[in-house]
Amino acid sequence: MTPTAVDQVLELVSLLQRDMALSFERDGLTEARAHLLWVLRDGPVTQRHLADALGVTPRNITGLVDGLVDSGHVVRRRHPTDRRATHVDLTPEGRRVTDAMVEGYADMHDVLFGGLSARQLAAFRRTLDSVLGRLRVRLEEEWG
Amino acid sequence: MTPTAVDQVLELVSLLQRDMALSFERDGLTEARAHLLWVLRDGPVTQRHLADALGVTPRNITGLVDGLVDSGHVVRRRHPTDRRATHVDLTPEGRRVTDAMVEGYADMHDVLFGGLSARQLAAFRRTLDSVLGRLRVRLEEEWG
DNA sequence: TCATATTGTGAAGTTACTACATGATGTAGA
DNA sequence: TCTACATCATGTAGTAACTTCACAATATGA
Repeated sequence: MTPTAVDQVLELVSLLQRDMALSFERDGLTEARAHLLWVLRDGPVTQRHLADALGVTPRNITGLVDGLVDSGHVVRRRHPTDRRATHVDLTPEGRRVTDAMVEGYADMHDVLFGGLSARQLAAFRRTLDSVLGRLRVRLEEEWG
Repeated sequence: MTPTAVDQVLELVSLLQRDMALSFERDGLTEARAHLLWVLRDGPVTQRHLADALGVTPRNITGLVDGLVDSGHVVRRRHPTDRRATHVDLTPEGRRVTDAMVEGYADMHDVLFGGLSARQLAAFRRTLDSVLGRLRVRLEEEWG
């Protein structure tokens, strides 16, 4: 059976997930922890902020940060003004990992689009943009 | 910041995942259970077969099937020839859900590609095919 | 100052996974 | 036919990512 367009898109999703999961694993990370680290690239933030950024409960962030503290990627610091809050920041090791992630981001461009002409890539991006637009609308309408 | 091509692709992944997760949730399913049900569309199979199809350990299948038996989507039957094995099959309720999933698959085509001309869709699919090819190669090379 | 909201975490529970061990059964060979 | 070996499902035990609920400490606004 030749794959449908939806098949193709779902395979893309599947392959990308697998690729990223393997890449994270190489750094001793899980997807959730890698995601958290990614948010910390731009500087220390509050756990509450992380919860909002990752779309999970604050309680869950406590656990993820615990793990990343144990693995040496992250430290908890006193928030400069709010004594209730904690600032989570990257350690040098954490910074090394996020730097590698940024590089991997660039590599991914080459892997995905390296074989395409500028013209073809531009057309692909335009179409993708329209697809994303419809998908966003659908999510908004269907699930609020 | 305007999104990069990689950003666009990753947003697609993220939105599709969210959309599917929400859709499964509406049927009282998780992603793992929905995936298992999907495999059962074509008729009863062995738990071992499910393990290979989902790429997880047989032990994990035992747990997933337990859950789906409890929720009434699936039954365990005696394997017709191999007394070691179990045949897992859809209940009428399970069939109803997989039928709905098939329909959702068709809906997804409309959501994603409804606004595209035949020409544009064909070009998109060609590009996607080349992207998938490179991605497959990279997965193979990098991770075996 | 006093009521109310917010931050992070303990306690308890669910789901999806893993590895390892084991009993029951299938299968191929001497 | 008996014996070795492989295979199927599952018990046990453990991890990671999540949830809700309760609570103590702290901020904030009237």
